[in-house]
Amino acid sequence: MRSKDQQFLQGVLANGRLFAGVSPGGIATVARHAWVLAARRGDALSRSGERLPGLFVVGYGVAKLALRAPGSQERVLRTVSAGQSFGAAAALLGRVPRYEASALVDAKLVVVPSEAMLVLMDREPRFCRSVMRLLAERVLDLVAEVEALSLHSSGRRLASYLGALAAPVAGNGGWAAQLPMSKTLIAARLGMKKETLSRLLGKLAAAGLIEVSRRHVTILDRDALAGWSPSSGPAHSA
Amino acid sequence: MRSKDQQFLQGVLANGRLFAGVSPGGIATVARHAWVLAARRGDALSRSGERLPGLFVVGYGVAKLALRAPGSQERVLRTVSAGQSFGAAAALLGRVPRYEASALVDAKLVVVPSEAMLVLMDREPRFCRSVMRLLAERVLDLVAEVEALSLHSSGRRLASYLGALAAPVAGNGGWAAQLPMSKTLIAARLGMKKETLSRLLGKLAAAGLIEVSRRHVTILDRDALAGWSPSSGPAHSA
DNA sequence: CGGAACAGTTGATCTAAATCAAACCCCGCG
DNA sequence: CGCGGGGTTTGATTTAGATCAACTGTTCCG
Repeated sequence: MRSKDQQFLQGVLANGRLFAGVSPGGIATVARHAWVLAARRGDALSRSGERLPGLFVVGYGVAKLALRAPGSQERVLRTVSAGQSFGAAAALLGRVPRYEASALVDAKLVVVPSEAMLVLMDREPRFCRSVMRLLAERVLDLVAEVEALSLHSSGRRLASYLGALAAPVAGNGGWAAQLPMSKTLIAARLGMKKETLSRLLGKLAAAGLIEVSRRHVTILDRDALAGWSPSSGPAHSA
Repeated sequence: MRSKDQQFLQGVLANGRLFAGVSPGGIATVARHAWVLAARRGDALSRSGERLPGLFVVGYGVAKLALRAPGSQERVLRTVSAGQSFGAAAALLGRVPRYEASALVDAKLVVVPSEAMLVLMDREPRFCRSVMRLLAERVLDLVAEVEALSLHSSGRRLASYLGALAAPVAGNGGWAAQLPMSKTLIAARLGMKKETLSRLLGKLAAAGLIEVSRRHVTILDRDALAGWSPSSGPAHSA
């Protein structure tokens, strides 16, 4: 069992781009100090209110990072899927994170203790750069998040979320997006209530920009979607 | 002149905690590649829409980082004062920042080109750690910002802002806060309109929690302020 | 001294989004 | 087949905060 874990663990680390460029020896050393965490749908990934033991790298499955307010409303910060990681900032500083992490579906993650990270950072400059790049990217994303929250309406946030999700459809040259989770969660991710999300999707559909069927969204007018604002009625063109 | 700049430059770098622990030689090398930027009240610190030349360290004065929406409303991300820095994330990744930086008052800053940063990071692990810590702290701050924006009301944001600003008054054991900028800007910093800020300060005063006189705020009931919510009327106690 | 230009307050109104409340719809399961 | 529960929609209502607008300082400068 132990050795099977070791194998999984090394595989996960070797794959994600965080450890790309790190020497095999370095990875092996880190792997020796890391451990595997298996979680079932809904499980908490860390005791809330406690410091993180280290960096979490998702092997498979999806983790959800959410801010929770007293009451029940939650704000989903982001979801983390295979190959991605979370907790770097809080773990490296030894702080208690403000979010709670839980498994959105059955998942298996690798936990790399902060100590091992720091040692590797001292030893391999390339790894240090990777960590730096990871954190810097998070900063940029979060700034964009603050911007969206304070400067854009719910409608614009939804429109750009859909735009980011959109992928070209093979063949017909159209675009479509597959919602990666329940609409309730997407609403929480976008900082709005599910009722609001539902109504906005309705408006978007009524305006002829999208078509929604379950979790599949067909994007009929990608450009109009990008510049959409809820009030602007039929909006024949610009 | 050149040598005077060099002196200022080395002084600024040696002071801020970013370069704390870096060898004198390392600092000198970086200083040789860095330059001084003098700005007058209101000047832009970087051409908007362009990549940052490097990390900005404030020598004296205050810089303002603000997100701007088409129209005129701006959202102040944060202000940066002597010894602090900004632009690390965007500069290290070579991306165009989403905010505009400008001088809030006459200021002098040091610009450290990203290239020099990267070289020093490879050479001195302690510096690498510092940069990592800086970015990680920004991540945590920004997460807190997102939390405040999506989970707290304007009133609570203001209350905690005042709480954070509060300093004990010498002698009488009370608390007070000095507003660091115009109320209009504070409103933009807190993600609300100046009218709203004005009304909230009024409410806080009416509730007997604070007294406001120009930019000086006397905090009468620190605990009540911490747990304050706008609607809760007179709120005799908990 | 006078008066722009900025900064803050105050009041009346408007509106995006939350809240409350009731269906509804799909899907698995006994 | 019915029924139960999560997820979703829809409608009526409320509300926090924005917007519009007028008025009152303040500051600073010719």
